[in-house]
Amino acid sequence: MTISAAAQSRLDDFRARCADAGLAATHQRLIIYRTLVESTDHPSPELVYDRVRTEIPSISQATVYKNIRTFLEIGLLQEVNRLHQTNRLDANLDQHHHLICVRCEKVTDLYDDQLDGARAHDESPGGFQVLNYQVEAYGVCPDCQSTKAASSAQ
Amino acid sequence: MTISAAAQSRLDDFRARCADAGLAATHQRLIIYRTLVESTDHPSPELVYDRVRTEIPSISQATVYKNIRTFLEIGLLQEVNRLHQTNRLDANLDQHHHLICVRCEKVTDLYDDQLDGARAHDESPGGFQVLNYQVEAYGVCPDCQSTKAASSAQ
DNA sequence: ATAAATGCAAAGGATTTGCCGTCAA
DNA sequence: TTGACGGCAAATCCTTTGCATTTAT
Repeated sequence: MTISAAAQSRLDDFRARCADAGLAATHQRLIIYRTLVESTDHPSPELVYDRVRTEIPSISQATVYKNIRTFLEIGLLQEVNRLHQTNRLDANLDQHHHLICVRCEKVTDLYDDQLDGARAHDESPGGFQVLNYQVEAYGVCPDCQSTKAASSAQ
Repeated sequence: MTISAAAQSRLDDFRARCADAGLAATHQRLIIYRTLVESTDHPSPELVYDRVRTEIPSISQATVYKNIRTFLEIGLLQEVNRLHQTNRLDANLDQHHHLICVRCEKVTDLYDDQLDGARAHDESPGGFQVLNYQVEAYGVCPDCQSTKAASSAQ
């Protein structure tokens, strides 16, 4: 059994999910989504564009970007790093983790020795020589909990 | 005891660390670094610029950006998200973690139920309502392990 | 003295936007 | 048919770069 089992089932749902979200199932949209599902290497938007162009040479970059954003908005797609849009700096070099508010993108240091002990079962997962583990806890910060709206606080 | 104890000790080291790295201890550099140390809110470069300007109104954005880069290069500073420069997409919505190569920035999915169980000791750390925990394992991928140079593979 | 750092302005790269023609429902 | 979508080009935002002047060592 290859990756295509899971991939196929996700594709099967694609039209249904578009319908649910009120999105038209266009050819471009389908190819972009299929490309994403088949790309297990966590590609950049630019790389997705390159790959999609092998199937639809005339597609525009804007269409790829717009659809990626749409997929993110309806939760069909994630970013490896939810803080991608702006760089966030940290002069604290001590071992620690982060609490990240999914609404306002506030980041708070999280000290927790239970998390410090996080380790993969495999000592060298995927052949990686792991240097350190860092935990990101996504959630809703106190300020945003008291706000009904889905927008920001800070 | 306030935050200033740790902050002060880091500041005390600043000139020494500059000397070690062969960097001049300029006024601008000191203020930028002090601002970073005193900013526990993981600011964006732009926000750092704003804060530094309250002390040195004439400082240029380029100086702030250059010094941030310098600090990152000598390991005096970290980014919350090491993949910030390019967005990285993930259509895999199943619970999983990531192996991130610090050399070539390759990202690999990591399935591990031991990591799935990562939880802070405090159920609601910092008052956050945590939705999910995700572990990022930073390390060196197999390809880069066989490469001596500090550059990339992929 | 001299190599490095600052400040300015321009360049660069990634992403978004506006608008018009086209397509899915 | 009609509102949504694709394609194109321009705009925007963030970050880097080149260069002349100033500064630290």
